[in-house]
Amino acid sequence: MTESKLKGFFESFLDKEPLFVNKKVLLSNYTPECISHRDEQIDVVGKILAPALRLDKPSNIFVYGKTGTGKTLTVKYVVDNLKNVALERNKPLKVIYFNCKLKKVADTEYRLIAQLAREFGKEIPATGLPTEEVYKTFFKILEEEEQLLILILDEIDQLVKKAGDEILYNLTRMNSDLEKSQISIIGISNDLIFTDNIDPRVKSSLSEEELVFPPYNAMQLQDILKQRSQNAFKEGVLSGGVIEKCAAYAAREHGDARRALELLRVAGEVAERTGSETVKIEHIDDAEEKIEKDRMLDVVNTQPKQHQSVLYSILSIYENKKNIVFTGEVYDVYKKICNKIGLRPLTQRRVSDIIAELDMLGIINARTISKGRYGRTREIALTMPDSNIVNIKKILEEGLNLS
DNA sequence: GTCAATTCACATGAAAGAGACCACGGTCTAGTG
DNA sequence: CTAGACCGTGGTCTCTTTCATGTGAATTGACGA
Repeated sequence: MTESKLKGFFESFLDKEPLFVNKKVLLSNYTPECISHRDEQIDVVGKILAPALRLDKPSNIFVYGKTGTGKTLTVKYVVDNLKNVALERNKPLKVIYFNCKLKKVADTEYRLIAQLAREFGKEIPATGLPTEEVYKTFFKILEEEEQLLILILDEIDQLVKKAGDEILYNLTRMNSDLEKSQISIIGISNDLIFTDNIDPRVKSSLSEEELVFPPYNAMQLQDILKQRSQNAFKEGVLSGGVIEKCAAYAAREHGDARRALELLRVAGEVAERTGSETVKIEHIDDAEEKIEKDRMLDVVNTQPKQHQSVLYSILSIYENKKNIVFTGEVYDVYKKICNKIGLRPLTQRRVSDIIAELDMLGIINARTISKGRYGRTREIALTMPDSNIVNIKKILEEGLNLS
């Protein structure tokens, strides 16, 4: 693009009326002032937590529900209100929210407790201390003054998967040792069968109250989208059927409101970029494709070298074969690639795990099958369109210095 | 033809090691009075 | 004498390796009809 052309582009960009009024409303971390279709859940959570205002320990709550069903939103909403009242009445109520999925924050026992202590203003080194020591520090802080702590552990299943259920046991057990303070835990999980695998003692104490968030249906999603889009878009920008289609798409994927909102937002961005005056239905299809592609590229880019090499091997084989790929083949090619780029090859055991991890990330589609007499292996298929494969391969080649 | 045993090519688990990062306490060293 | 540099020990955490065990159906081969 030449300079004058670029200038013209910027100018016409400015002249053009933006479609958005406030894009933030459509972001997933935005908290609306009223939450639709979750009255019942808000009510229940509120009732359970209310004793906190009298400094009685509320029951621990366990909240289940698929992604994008408003679990986090609802809990945060209730707790925020609770906190405000507590503040007005001068009650020593402390709320801490952790997302256990975020790396380096709360995904191990040590880090969780250390982070907790930090929330109270105590400096804890990232590593180097025995976990026991950090527990003691935390304990001491709590005993300094009378208070009630509500600990919200989002994506608690991730925490337990990585660090075991001992943390939860320790935390719930702490209550009996604490004299001045009490801890109440709200666990949020989108894995419905998660509690089946944890220690029954932990389970019973953690899920004193259980709450299930059903997925939104298409009508409810429409409501939510309508409500948010009123604040996000200019009036009359959305052409008919757009909201319905977004809702339908998201409803198909187990009623994920987050996804519906993202879809709407990206569709708006696409429309804006193409210079359209309104957001049309076609833009949603483009948006869906774009979201998927961006996510994929982002994930691929942030993978470590070893993972990238394995993925590259898979893609290479797939390109030649245009068919299902097996673990053994991948490992052979992978070893060659490692040689080529001077990477120490990992054992097959590890590569097997890496393939499983790539599958978890949704980049590839792997399932274990038995070929009878010819052994048992993972059958790897690719779900992305061919154009994406080429793209990703290119990125990998750059990342791995393959020419 | 039927049925159980065999066999393959990995999958899956558990445990332990390597190496990076870090805190803490003790010892050494250089600068100061 | 003392502050700061430097070391050794012991801790966490992530990524791997090693060793061991599991697995599911095609194949094989014995058996009976």
